[in-house]
Amino acid sequence: MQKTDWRLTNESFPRDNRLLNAKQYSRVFEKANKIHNKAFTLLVRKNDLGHARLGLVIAKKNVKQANQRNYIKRQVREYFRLHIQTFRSYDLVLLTRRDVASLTKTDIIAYRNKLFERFEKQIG
RNA sequence: AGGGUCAACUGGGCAGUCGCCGCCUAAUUUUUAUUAAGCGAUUAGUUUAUUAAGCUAUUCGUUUUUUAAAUUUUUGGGGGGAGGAAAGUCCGGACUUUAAAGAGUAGAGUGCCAGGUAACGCCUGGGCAGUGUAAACUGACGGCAAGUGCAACAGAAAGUAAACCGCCUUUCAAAAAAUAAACUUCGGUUUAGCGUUUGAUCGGUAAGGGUGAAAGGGUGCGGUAAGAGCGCACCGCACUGGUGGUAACAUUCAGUGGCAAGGUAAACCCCACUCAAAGCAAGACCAAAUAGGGUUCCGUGUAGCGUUAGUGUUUACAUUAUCGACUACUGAGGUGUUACUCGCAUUGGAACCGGGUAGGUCGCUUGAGCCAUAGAGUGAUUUAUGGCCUAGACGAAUGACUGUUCACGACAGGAUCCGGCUUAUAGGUUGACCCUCAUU
Repeated sequence: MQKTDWRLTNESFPRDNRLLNAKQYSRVFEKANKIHNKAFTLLVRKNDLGHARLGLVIAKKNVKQANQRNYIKRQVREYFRLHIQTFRSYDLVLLTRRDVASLTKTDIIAYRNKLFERFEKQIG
């Protein structure tokens, strides 16, 4: 109990809160609710761990420069880290769409926020 | 002062809060092994008061404890954490596995010379050619005098050169005037030619015109029917020798040659030299579950099948015994069904060995390393001494927010590691050199 308490009150992002291998990813892909956006697609599936986990799929095809891919990863992780208590017991996988490459940095942040706000509304 | 060339460096800073990835350290937790002790159970022996209890030994489980280890958990502290191109993946190496005595062919690459280097297609110095007033920059820069091929259009001709126009000669025809000779009525007439002009024609001719990116040295004089390196002078070119240079190459040195051979090898090709292939998803190690392979051991019974031995007849059968987890059934035993019993369901079991999937560990950062000083060298580079350790992730870490400051921040993110090349790049700093202007 102490562990979960600590996780709710803290803003850290340890390895437990990430999807780490292909099995974990494919579990989400198998059966997930989808939330679309111009920039991103969010796949959501409940888990029974008691905490949320985040996975990122940023295709080289859509975002060609490694620099850009890193930027998107960091921005998404940052939002997840700061709002981790609201996501409860869900596995999230965020995919990028083709249009991301043409967006500016401020646009990317805006789309990111919209997407997660819609998800938060859904789960209440 | 302005403009330029080359080279080197830098690639926002500071503070706070939250967060990520290794390392060191202190504690904490877990696991494993180990030491000792307690409790419970099993088996054996033994004693007594014998349906029981005690003692000794053995094996197993469990709790506490000692020590040690660990790729365990969590927390505190300390310290570190992308680039000049990390990029493109275009060369060259190290390393790994496979192959491999050596040689040749094919194929690929390189291509002025010398040096540097682990190596290179890189770098340095030099030569030659081109560009620029210059500093400098650019160059696949061996061979077309081995062979084969290619070249639009134009042009007569595009290659052991070639005759369209033009120029000249021969021959033929025509023309008119002049000239010469003969005759003459002195007006002329006739005849003639290696003369002139025009046309045709046999030839000569590369001076001139015209075509083209390119047409077989240039200028002048001589020469000739006209011309022509046909001859000569000067310039240029080629070759031989000398001289300088390690060499490429140079040569205001000497001689020889009239001068012959166009371009294209990033066309085939020839010559010289170099090259085994695949890549860290290389590769090495540990290794769960499930299925499957091998070896050994273990059985309640029946039947089949086979092994071995005996007997009978006979040369293949019968019969008796024996062994066998090879096959079928059975289910003693095992497993499951909450503890026990029954029942039910299900099934051969155990140990070891080898391969090996998921997963994990290593490879993985101490290296042709960096810095300083001194020596060698024009330089690339190298030698010596001293000092330093500077990312190591693996669904993949350097970020976010706030404040402040300035010149307001470009291109852009490691993935085995080095040496290069190429490409992208806001701005800033430094040095050397060149040109122009001004001043002295």
